[in-house]
Amino acid sequence: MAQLSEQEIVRRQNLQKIIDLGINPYPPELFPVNAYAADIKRDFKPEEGNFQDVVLAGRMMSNRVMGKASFAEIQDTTGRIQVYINRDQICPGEDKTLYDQVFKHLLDLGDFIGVKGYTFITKTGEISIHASELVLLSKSLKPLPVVKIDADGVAHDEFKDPEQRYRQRYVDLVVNPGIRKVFRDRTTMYNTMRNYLNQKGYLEVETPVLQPLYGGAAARPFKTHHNTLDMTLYMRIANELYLKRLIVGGIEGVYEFSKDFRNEGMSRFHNPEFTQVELYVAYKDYEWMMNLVEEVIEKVALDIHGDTKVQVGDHLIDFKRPWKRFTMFEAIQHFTGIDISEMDEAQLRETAKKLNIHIDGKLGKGKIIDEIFGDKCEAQLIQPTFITDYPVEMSPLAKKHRSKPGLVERFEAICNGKEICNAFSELNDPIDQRERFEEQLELGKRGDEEAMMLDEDFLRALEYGMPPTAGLGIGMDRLAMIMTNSNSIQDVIFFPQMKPEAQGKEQGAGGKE
RNA sequence: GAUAGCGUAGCUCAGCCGGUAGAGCAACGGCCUUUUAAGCCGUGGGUCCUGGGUUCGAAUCCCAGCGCUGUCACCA
Repeated sequence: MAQLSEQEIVRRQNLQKIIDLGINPYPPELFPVNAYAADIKRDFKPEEGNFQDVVLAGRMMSNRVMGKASFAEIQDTTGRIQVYINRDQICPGEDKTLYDQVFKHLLDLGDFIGVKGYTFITKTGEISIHASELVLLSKSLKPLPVVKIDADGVAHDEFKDPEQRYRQRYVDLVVNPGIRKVFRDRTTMYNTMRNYLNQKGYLEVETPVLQPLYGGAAARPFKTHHNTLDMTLYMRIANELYLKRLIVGGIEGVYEFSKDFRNEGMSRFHNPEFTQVELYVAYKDYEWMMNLVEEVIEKVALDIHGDTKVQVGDHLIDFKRPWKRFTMFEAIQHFTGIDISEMDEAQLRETAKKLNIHIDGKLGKGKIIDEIFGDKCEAQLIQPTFITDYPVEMSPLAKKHRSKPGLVERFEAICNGKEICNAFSELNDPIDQRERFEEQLELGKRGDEEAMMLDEDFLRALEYGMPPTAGLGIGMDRLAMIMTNSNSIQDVIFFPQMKPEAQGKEQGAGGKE
């Protein structure tokens, strides 16, 4: 336990005095809440005489004591409301201890209190609760940062250190209630998508997180060990191969919201664990899937903002259908003026060099094209745009293009300069798939650490036959960043991955071994 | 990983042309029965991130380390 601060000692002393007065600072009974701050502030009509018998609970966030009367603010799950506490109202008899001692001296900011009373409007026009009863529901032993909002809505002494906010998200949520909206919007996004997919009749499923072979994406995995089986297991980097096995099994529309794990760098766009939704639908192709993506993401924007236009940083992004569509070669030609569609590997290398793009000697043709696109085009695409028809070398799970040799039927949606989804007509030719895996093994030998592994069981499934299928993955964290105008992935994840806290600081992560 | 900035009271920050710490809020004592960033009077609170060095003297200058943040590079 870290050294207690002066204020923490005072709170512990207050706790003891409360106990000495015969008051349980952590009472077990339910408290019969029947009203919420935001509802009262929105719906109170003095002429109707509503909210005249309310019971509220929450944290006491401010307390202005003026002798024998006080104004406190109570914060519940919906917001804050002012409570007027008059000594002789809450202490009708001779004994004024509850007001003079408990309320004025022993309660602290951050304590949970319960209030019964009626709603009224103060002289200065604020809807408030006139308390007839006041009870302590839970004592707080640590002082919260005190953030004050002035008449102009400007926050003073705002709790804004990003590290503190992420590490102690509970504090962040209490004193920066605005962030709650970010997470509510994130949940709206999930609900919208889930409802949409369910209405189409697709089945939500769960597939293994711990996998003997990882696959479905190009990434380095987390490795772990199962004791009983005495075997290495990997945490999934994608769901693709399992969901396609379900398509083989005859489930014609299947999706999963999944935590995936990639053992790679961290940045404002990358958390080691992140969430995707993956969807596979039989008898469809990537053209069809593009329409679905436009429709569902437009719906998300409408459900969150009531508008297809969303302000993201300096840009107003409009998700209204239809979105622009470019082939990858068209996009590269558009942004660089160079047509690379007919180039071989040596020419591509030369082009990359001319464009000042550093290309690792190990990279194959597909990766070089991807580098050129990533360097020269991606960041320029602000409005939602589909990029289609990728080189076969960088898409080992996608079906070869029906009319363009060397390409696959794949698209990504780019928005605000970042990929938000990836989709293709799924490769269902087991012989082609085996060859693609073998090419991946070759890339692996050349040193590509993200090359895929060959999955025999997946190939066996394909050999039984998989219907033509369209598949999709949407990065939920990235989309949440856009939909909530958040600059960092850490702002849309409640508990982003952090280094352990330094020793000597309180409650360092991994305090016991 | 590269580069810049930051680390001082519970919180937000000032002090940094070297002379061993300040403000506001919060806390504590007092006054105040419709206030609202309530107000007024008074009080306490700090290994100035850590470790070295320069100096009579370091929060301040130098070196090293740790942590965080921003930007850039790679993966969604």
